[in-house]
Amino acid sequence: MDAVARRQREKLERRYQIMDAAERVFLQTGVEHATMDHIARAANVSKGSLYLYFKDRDDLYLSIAQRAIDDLIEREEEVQAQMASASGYEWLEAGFRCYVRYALEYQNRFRVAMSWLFAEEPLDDQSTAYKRYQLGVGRAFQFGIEALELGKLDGSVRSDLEGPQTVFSMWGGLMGLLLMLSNVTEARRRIPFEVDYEGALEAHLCTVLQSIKATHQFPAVEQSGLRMVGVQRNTAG
Amino acid sequence: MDAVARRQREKLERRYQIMDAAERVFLQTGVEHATMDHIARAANVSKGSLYLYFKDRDDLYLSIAQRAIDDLIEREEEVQAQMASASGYEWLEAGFRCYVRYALEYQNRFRVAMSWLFAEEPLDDQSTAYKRYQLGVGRAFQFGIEALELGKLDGSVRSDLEGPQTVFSMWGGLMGLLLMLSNVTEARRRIPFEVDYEGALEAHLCTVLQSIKATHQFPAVEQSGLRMVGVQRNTAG
Amino acid sequence: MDAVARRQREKLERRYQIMDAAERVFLQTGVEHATMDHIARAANVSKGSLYLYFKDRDDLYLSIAQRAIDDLIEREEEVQAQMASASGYEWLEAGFRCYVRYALEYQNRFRVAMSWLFAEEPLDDQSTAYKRYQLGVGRAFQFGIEALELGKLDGSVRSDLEGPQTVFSMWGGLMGLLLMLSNVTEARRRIPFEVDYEGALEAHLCTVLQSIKATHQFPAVEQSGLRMVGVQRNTAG
Amino acid sequence: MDAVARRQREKLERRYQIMDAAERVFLQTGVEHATMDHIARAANVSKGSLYLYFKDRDDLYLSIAQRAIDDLIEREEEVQAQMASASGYEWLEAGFRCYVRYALEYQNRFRVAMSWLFAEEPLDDQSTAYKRYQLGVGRAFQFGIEALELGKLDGSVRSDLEGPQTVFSMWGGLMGLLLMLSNVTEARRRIPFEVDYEGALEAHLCTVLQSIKATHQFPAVEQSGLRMVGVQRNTAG
DNA sequence: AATGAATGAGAGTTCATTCAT
DNA sequence: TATGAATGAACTCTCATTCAT
Repeated sequence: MDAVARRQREKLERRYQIMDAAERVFLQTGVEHATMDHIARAANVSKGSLYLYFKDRDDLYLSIAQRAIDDLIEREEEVQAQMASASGYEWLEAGFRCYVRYALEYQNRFRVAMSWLFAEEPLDDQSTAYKRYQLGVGRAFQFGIEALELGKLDGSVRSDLEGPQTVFSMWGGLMGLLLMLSNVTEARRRIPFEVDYEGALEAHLCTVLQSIKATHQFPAVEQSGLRMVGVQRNTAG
Repeated sequence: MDAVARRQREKLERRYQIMDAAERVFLQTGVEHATMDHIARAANVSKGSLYLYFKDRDDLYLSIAQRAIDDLIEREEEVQAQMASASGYEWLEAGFRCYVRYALEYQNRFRVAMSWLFAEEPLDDQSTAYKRYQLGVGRAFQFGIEALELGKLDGSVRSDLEGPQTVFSMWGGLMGLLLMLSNVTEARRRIPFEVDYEGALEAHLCTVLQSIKATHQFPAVEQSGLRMVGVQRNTAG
Repeated sequence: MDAVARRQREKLERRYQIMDAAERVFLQTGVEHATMDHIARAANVSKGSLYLYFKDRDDLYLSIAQRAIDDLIEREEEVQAQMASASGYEWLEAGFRCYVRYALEYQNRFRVAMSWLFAEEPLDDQSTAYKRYQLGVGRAFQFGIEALELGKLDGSVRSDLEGPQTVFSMWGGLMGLLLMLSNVTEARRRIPFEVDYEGALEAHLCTVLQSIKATHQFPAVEQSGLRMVGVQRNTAG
Repeated sequence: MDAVARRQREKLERRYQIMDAAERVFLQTGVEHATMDHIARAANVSKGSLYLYFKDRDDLYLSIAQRAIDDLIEREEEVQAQMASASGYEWLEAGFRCYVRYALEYQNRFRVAMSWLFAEEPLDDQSTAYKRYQLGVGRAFQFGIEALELGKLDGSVRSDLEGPQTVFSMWGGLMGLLLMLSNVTEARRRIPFEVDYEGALEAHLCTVLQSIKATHQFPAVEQSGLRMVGVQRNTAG
């Protein structure tokens, strides 16, 4: 059965080879403008072979997003493993810094994974690939929520914070800057000032982390200024 | 000459009618997947007519982004006009709240205007449409920077902050949450928790604003945790 | 009824104005690439107005070809009128020289009128415009044939020549050089030698004219060299 | 490696199959009116396949023109090879007769190759396809010029003739009749007489050839009749 | 009579996907 | 298993023609 095992491994390697190439191409040319031809050439395989390893273009795309999340989760687990005796806040900080590091290290897959923000890929909700993807996202969030709850118990995090809500808020706050940092070229073309992008991110991260510390005097949310416009539905048709 | 004037007005109205429809379609289907056919149908005009009002697809897209910025600037100017005797901090807060309100009110054009974060539209830098667009962006930023500088003078804003850098950091921090709020449908499909999106945004905004107030005890930026990965170049090829 | 007459005249003038512009545009951009928009703009009328004076694009095109022939015939008649006492040969030479002069003076309409050689305009045979056009062509040929027959009678032209055949042969021989002279720009782009185009035409014309003079010792047509390939039918489908 | 070789051959064959079909279509409908759809259908391939073999429409067109010239040159070389001990005049006559035979045998490609006379295809001068084409034209002319010069040396051709000028004049003189013979259908629709087209061509050819023989008493070019109108520039724009 | 905005069929071209080899 | 030639639907854009004003 050794031959079979090797076969399997080679197949998987080839799969990754294609995904790596696709990731690169997706970013060089944009997810939309990347053609299967480009990807095949970048992966040094024939166009037809792509369809041996992936059902179709969407499957390839989702597989990449999926892998991004899997890798992230793996990293987060490593971090968790090393923080056995740390406080909840420390866990949370370590978790977010791990996330930031990951996003900057794998800009490609990060942006590809987040491109849904613009809804440019009307994917099939029912596909198994999509479901696996959703599961991964949930898992990643869970890390943060658990750390936060822990922090509330051990007194390192403000007790008035609600788990999912707070983690989402922090994560969402990072998102904008991470996107810019993962696409600095375009950002520079638009923003007509010299900006230290990394510095801005770090400053932001510190502010956000500081604001959840138990010691922090959080400002009362005054509804005064923001007359929130009811979030419009994004109905099509 | 009344007839001529009316012609002019009708022409402009039609232009806006098309832009409104295109904005909708760009969002429903994604900028990339929006076809001229879709847009024409949504605008209740023939495909050919689109080309009477816009040179080509890019021109249409840029015109929308441009209008978004123009409208924003107009609003910001209105806000400024009403804040004559206010402190720099108050100006800044008003400015950002104005921005947030705008982004939520015109979700479509906001997301269309920000879709460059994925660089999926390799636009022609040299086109006049693009140049006008860039000017608008610079102008919008200027509002924030001026308010911040004023606040440093009048003592309402921390004096250690650098103008462009800080405004960028705040704006970038908002971006992620604004994008999610302007695409709640997709966000809900992915984030497996009940989240109060508006509340998260408001909380985030308060945190960020608080952090620049003169009274605020800003945490020293410790480089300890974040071993920043050198921002990779985003070279296409 | 003076007003009616003036109206008529103005209408005709406008018609010519459009035809002149169209002739120019047809040549600048090629008959095929000339758009009704171009023509309208060149004629300083609205696009809609073109259709007040011409049924459609084909009608405009044929009207130009028709006018070319009418003008040519007029000129030929003038020439004839001045040659009352001349020999048939002299008539013929004068006629051909008149034709050459005309082709070079009005390069535009000449080329437009001859563009059928490439069958690029699948015109409607049954249209009245087309029938008028055919009549004109016949008339123009007639001049040459009559002169030749006269020459045969008065001894100035070789008596062994057959009318239509000879005139066609002479005319066809001129055609190639006339086309090149009426499109020197393109000819220069292709023919990689310095050529005196006008000189070539004149030399050719002299040769051809010389060859029909009664004194000329015409070479016997030897079929030796030319194994004529049966002229293939130009069947479509 | 036999499979690879066969692939290559089949690919080339398919390329020719398309070119043959395109030649037919270009002529049936005119170069301008021939659509890629027509051509694909005529070649029994899909529209998309055309673009596997030709970069774009221009490339297809130029490839056909190029092949026409290549084939012609090949024939001319064969003729030359058989005329080792012949006089310059004989060479020249053989060359021209070869050209005529070729034009009549491949009416389609001949007319396609000459359609530039109406400049309806504003081709890209810089493309390599175009450059190859120009080289071919130069080569074809060279044959005639060399034969003429040889004839001047060996006494079979009039010594007062200038090479390029004379060859151009002869070639241009043939062009008109060749065009008519390669489009007899259209010619018959316009010329209202029974004409023996082949006979006219042969007669013309003999006249022209006779006129360059050393023995020929060439008529002095009298400028009397032809007041040449300055060749107008064919400026576009 | 004159306009020019509006139309929509159809052009050239691209590209995800299939399939014979 | 791997290939890449072939497909055809879908794209952006053009333009002859119509028609309300």
